[in-house]
Amino acid sequence: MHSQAEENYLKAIFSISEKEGKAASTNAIAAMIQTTAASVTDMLRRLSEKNLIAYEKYRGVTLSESGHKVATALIRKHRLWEVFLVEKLGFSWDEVHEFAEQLEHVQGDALVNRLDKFLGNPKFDPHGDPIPDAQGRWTHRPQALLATLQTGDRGVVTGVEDHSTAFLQYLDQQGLILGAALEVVERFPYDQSLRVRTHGDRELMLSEKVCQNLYVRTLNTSMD
Amino acid sequence: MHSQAEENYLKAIFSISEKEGKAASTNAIAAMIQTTAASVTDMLRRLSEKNLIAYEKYRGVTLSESGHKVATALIRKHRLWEVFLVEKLGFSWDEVHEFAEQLEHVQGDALVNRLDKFLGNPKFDPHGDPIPDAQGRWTHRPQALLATLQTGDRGVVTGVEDHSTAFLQYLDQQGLILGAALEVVERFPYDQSLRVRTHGDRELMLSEKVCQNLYVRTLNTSMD
DNA sequence: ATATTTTTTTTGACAAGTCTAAAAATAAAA
DNA sequence: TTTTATTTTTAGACTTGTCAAAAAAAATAT
Repeated sequence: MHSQAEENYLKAIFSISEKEGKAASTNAIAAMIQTTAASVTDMLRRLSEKNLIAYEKYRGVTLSESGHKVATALIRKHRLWEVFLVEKLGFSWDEVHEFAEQLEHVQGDALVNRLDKFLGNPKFDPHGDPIPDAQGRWTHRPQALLATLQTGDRGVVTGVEDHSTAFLQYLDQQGLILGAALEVVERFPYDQSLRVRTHGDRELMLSEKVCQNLYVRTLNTSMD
Repeated sequence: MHSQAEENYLKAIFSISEKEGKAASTNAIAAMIQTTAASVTDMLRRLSEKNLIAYEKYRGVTLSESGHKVATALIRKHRLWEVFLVEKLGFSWDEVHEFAEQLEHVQGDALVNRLDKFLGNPKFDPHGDPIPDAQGRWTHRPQALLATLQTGDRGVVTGVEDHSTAFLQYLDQQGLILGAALEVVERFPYDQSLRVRTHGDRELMLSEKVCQNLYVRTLNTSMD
């Protein structure tokens, strides 16, 4: 087994190298874990000795195959627990992260697999992020940032890029929950903001920042 | 917040002093935590500095009011998670202890209270042990060891003293699950074993050891 | 009342994980 | 290409939690 600290480092390395598409830097890891670069260097040495990462001094770090497996299993647990917290315990999508950060460290394959079954083998978590299966396989689906849609395009909200409480609560207020349908009515080139029509013909003004952090599955472009 | 190690010590002190009815000794704690007396002494010093226990060298240790609260909250969490694991995830009563040992350390009052509600505010866990409420109040109910029943007495299984996997699996095999009705048909003074009649007029021979570890709620004594 | 055994504490050491401050390596700028 | 700035690593220290071995206190036996 690995310590919670080790697991948190592996998860950070996973998400950084996935996002940046290259080896994770010491500073990037330090920023994500909320610690110092010195502590990161120390931990990288230990993780390297355990063959969980490929680490060259001053050259960044990537996950080994075993490290990748551990990180994937953690993300699976994290997201399944988030589904449980929202679907079964009635928390909102902005309240579950901290609990899931703790629950993901609970050990035992039987537990996570039974939880998966209990929840109906969900493929996506409450934020629209995919949940890998027990073999580490991911479900992919086409989605695009709302910012990339053209006037007249229609779509359904499928996920968020920004997972902050503030953003999630803002989306709740605007009714932009997962599954919400919307249509781009007008784009303002001046500030890249959009006017969109959503359920009940309600119209919303969405800033560029919002559109850059909201994923949608596009439907057939309206033909009127 | 307290570390998991601290929480485990507090829980051990709680259960030892409850069972023995007096201050917990260093050796007793060491045996329960599976560690050495030296480590226990060290930890007692730290817990004492945090005013979680009343500790006098060589005189054993009892929980302070705040330590008592922490221990009670831990037991509440442990037992609620056990209910979840059995009722919702379908584990058997002999499989849930290790998972609950981990889950009880997850922090956050909102989580445990929502879990409690989701489970229907159960008052007893899958082993028949009482679950304290959010204010730390316990539900009491009359129960007695099967060993104390007389010939002709009838009862319903309400709990176990021994929580070992071996005992719980043995009880499953004999159909002696919580709620099972039974009647003492005959007592053998030679080895204090009992012959009991249970559901479907099935008869079982139960050793003294079994009878000393099984709690029952007694019904009206049969009058025939 | 003294000797012996048991229990508990102290001592010193170790591993994991963290930090600050300083040194070394790399990247960027002049 | 040399200088400067940034990033990363090293060094030394601290905390938490653990242990084995030795010393001290308490309990038990003679």
